[in-house]
Amino acid sequence: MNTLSYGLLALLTANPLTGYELTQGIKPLWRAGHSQIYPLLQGMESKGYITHERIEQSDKPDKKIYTITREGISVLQEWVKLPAEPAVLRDELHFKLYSLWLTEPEEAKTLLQQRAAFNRSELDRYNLLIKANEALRDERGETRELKATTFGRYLLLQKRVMAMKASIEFCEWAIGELERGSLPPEV
Amino acid sequence: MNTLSYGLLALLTANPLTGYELTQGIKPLWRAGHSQIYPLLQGMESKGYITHERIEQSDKPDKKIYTITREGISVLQEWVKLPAEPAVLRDELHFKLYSLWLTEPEEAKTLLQQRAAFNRSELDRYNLLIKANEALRDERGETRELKATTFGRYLLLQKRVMAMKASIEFCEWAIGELERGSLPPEV
DNA sequence: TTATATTATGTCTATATTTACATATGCAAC
DNA sequence: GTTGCATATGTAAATATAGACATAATATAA
Repeated sequence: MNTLSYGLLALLTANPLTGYELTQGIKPLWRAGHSQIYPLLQGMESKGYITHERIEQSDKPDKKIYTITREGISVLQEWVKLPAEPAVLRDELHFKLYSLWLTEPEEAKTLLQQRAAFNRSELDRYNLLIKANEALRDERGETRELKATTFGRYLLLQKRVMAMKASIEFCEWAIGELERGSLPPEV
Repeated sequence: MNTLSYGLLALLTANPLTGYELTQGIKPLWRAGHSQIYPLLQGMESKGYITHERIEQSDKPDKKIYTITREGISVLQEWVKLPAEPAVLRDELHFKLYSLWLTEPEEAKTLLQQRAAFNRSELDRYNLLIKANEALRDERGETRELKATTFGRYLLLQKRVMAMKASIEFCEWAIGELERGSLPPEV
């Protein structure tokens, strides 16, 4: 059971999902491709943490809907209590900023503008997800569980939004530093 | 040549360093252990991007000081121009927040407080690095290159500082949400 | 006096991640 | 009509990362 496995269990506590839906749904939380996810689902099923039901479809390929078991919930519950490991961030931009003096200031500006544009599109995506989450809560948020899951999602999405805003702010600030000529003009 | 290799080259453009110093110095930029770094240095030397000089020491183990070659600088220069791939963030806390409803609110609060404490210590470390960088610039910042490298470092460290501040802000906000009881009291 | 930390370089194994390969249906655009 | 996209599930191979094993000097703390 690696971190991603617990993450899949976490998604399945809200509602049963297919491997395909898990691959899509995990995107705001963790980076993982379907080739990682399908084998982990098989492994967790053999451990008894999840079960699946095969749904035959005529128009689209058949699918497997995975449901978390009581045992799966209990192992997740134990894991959630454990302190969270420090986040791992791997960003090429760190190295590119560090090597700034090797580039023309215009190139550096372009790098930062590209990153800012990407972050803005991510921010839009997260804002859409927050709206969808609110709609879900308002529509069928009668039960305590659903209120609680939409609250967890709300916290997580706000975390991503705040991180994206900070990253955009950094890009804009750094572009300003470059333009204001913190470096002597001949560089 | 993977991303980490280019990162090592980036560090070596500022001044020659040993594998050990690279292992320490890369920490604010990328997560990597020495077992990753030593083989990459050997590989880059065989490609002609770096060279080393062995320094014998009687009190401490001998060391190898690596210097970037003209060819190494030019491959790095080409790489820096390329657009930066999106950052990869892997944070267990995402899954733990998503699973919040499985935990007691007190446990959730503890998770967030632990993360905030860790981030504050990281913030302190970065502030020290910024001061050291400023001291370096003021002491022997006569050359254009040194000014430019300290500027690159300055941008990078500010990026980390802004990200840490945003993360601390999130933790404090989320703890507040938990305390303010956005969830019905019986949860 | 023994244990631990720092400096210093390396290998090996296990695990995690990425990318490509593989197959299949239906729908829309061109 | 065929190219590409969304749905859907899988495997295989290559690469990256983490953790353990290995050695060795000196200094410091318990």
